[in-house]
Amino acid sequence: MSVTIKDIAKAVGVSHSTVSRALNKSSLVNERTLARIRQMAGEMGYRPNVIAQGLKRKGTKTIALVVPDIANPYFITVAIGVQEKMRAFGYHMILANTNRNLETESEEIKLLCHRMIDGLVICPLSEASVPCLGYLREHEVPFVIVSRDVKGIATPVVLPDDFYGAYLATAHLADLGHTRIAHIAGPEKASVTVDRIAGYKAALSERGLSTDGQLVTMGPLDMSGGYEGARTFLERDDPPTAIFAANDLIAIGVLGYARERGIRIPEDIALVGFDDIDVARYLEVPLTTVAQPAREIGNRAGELLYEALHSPSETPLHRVIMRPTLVIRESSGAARREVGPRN
Amino acid sequence: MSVTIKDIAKAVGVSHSTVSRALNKSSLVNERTLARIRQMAGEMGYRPNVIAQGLKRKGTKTIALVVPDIANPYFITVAIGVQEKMRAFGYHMILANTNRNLETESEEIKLLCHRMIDGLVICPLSEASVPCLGYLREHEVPFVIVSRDVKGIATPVVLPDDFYGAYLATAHLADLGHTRIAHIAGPEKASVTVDRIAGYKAALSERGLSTDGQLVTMGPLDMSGGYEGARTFLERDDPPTAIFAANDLIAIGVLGYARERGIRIPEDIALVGFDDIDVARYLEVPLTTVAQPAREIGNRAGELLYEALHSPSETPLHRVIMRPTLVIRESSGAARREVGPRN
DNA sequence: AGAAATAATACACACGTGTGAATTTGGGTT
DNA sequence: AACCCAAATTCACACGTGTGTATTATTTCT
Repeated sequence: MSVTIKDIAKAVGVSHSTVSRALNKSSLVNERTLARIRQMAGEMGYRPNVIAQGLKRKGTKTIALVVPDIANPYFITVAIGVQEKMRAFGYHMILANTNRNLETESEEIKLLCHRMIDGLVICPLSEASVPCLGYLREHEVPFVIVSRDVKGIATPVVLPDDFYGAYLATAHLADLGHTRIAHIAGPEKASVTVDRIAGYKAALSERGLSTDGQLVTMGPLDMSGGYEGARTFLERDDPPTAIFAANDLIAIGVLGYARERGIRIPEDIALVGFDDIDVARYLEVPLTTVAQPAREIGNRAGELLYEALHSPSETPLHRVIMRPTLVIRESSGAARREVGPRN
Repeated sequence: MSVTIKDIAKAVGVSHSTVSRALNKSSLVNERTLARIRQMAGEMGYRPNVIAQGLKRKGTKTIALVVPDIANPYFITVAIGVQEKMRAFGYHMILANTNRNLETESEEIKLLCHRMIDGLVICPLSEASVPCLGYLREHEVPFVIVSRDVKGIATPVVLPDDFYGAYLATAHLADLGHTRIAHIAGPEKASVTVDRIAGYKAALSERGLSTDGQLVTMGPLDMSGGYEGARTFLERDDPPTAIFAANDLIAIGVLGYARERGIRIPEDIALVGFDDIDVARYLEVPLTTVAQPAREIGNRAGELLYEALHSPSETPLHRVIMRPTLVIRESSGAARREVGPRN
């Protein structure tokens, strides 16, 4: 087993409380014994048991990141952002997956609550997650919300401007001359879905284009969602000429469907994604996409959580909105405006 | 705060030890009070504090996964595999990143040791990680090694047959008529590098091809490694006609370099990767690659760790070798032998 | 030098839970 | 009714650490 302060106490010949003090607020302990204790601690390779400390200090230097789908590169990038920040602060990060399932989300949050995590960063599934978040509140676990907007919960939030991003993507397609622009959206009720649909429709109506509900489908934010969405649209008699996918995985699903059916992109169908995941530029057809700074979102979320963990009670309710940018590659059929391997 | 057994004890009017027993081995407590306690616990929404339990029980229902690079989709897939298994067993998973840095790895392991994790799954950097693993041993933290082979450490291991996989890849290229086949390998001294180079050379010499050291470079297992490796080879006067990349990220880096320089794949250079990450089939040039069952590797590692956590002392030293398969797509210039969106 | 002030250390309890041993309660037997 | 045994419950301590308070050792002042 590990050496404890008791072991050190025995070795030096003092009580464990003196050792404890020597290793923390040194003020109350004699210069000489302090030195002896510190040295002995070093020699014996003592490291405090963070968990035991946690019992007293009410904090285990552990936070959790709860996301709907860890297989999604976007969330992985956010995770990297959170992780690198929290690591710098001396925290460890538990990675939890809700699998896009409300029950799993609820259960996971409860489990996490009772393992004395100090706080968490969460991407909630939808408004329906509010009770879970309330549970966190009751148990006084600080949390920061990322990438989703949830009404009625007063807590820091870091998210992209989904409306604006969707507007950019749709406007880009419209400006290329497309008039029948479809949108493969995410799961119903999630803010990411609502806001991106709103941005999409705003761009359309601004240009006098129909915002026909027929041109929007909803489904999971993964490849299967894109594959199914593409089938829905492209099997119709009057298929759209352009698709705005709610994220890059959906766009990849569209690519897969298109390849199967011999549909060319961008010649037959123009395609725009969202997120700009790492591989977007290396795809079969380099993907025009709305880039959101996932890593920075993670960073900021980490910082805000750290603040919340260290402010006694009332911390300003930050609401960080990150502005996305449009990265034009080939899938939209426009002239390439970005080249190079990385950056 | 959360309700504790003391709260329940007060509410029911018994001592906290009775409550504790009622919620665990019910045998010693009266039928009626047991029922009352259980009900009250339910009403009050009691959940045991896993951390406090950990102090006594020596176990926090937490494990860690330590990998060199969380940005690598391969490790993410392994992580998903470990996570889904451990979650089923009621464990949480801390995700730690060593950033391919020996010091970070060492520091991280020490930190983790002292937060009472029950065990860990680790992909060590190289033989140089042995001291760290010894540290785990001393502190009696069970661990399972994945995706790397380390000599002199008696612990369960789950890894792909790197030799065989590399052999498959190289043989495939050779059988397509290539005689100058280069290999962009991983970091020096890692088993993954050594074994794949060995498999590569075995395939070459079996066919009477030169195993000229000039055709092997080593570097990081990421896109930058591929980009640099490609430059090294393709700037030469006598460039190879085929490249076997030690993983898919490297292959993507090669794709990036090739695109920049107008080099066509597979016409000018045939390319084979390793791992078969999710996006490999959707790349600019669908990637011929050696598929390893990353998720299953994670699953098996999780199972072995669970065994190790629950066997008093001597558990058989499993050594699970997963056999990889070659997935032929377009980047190697061979006839396509696999199609479809997923599976 | 003796009392008072101060410095240094030990004691005891706490955090939330688990558990062996002691104690109380209840039921049955004589 | 006295007794015994078993069942049920409480006591007391443990895990590793932190901290208020009591205690002891040392210095300072008169």
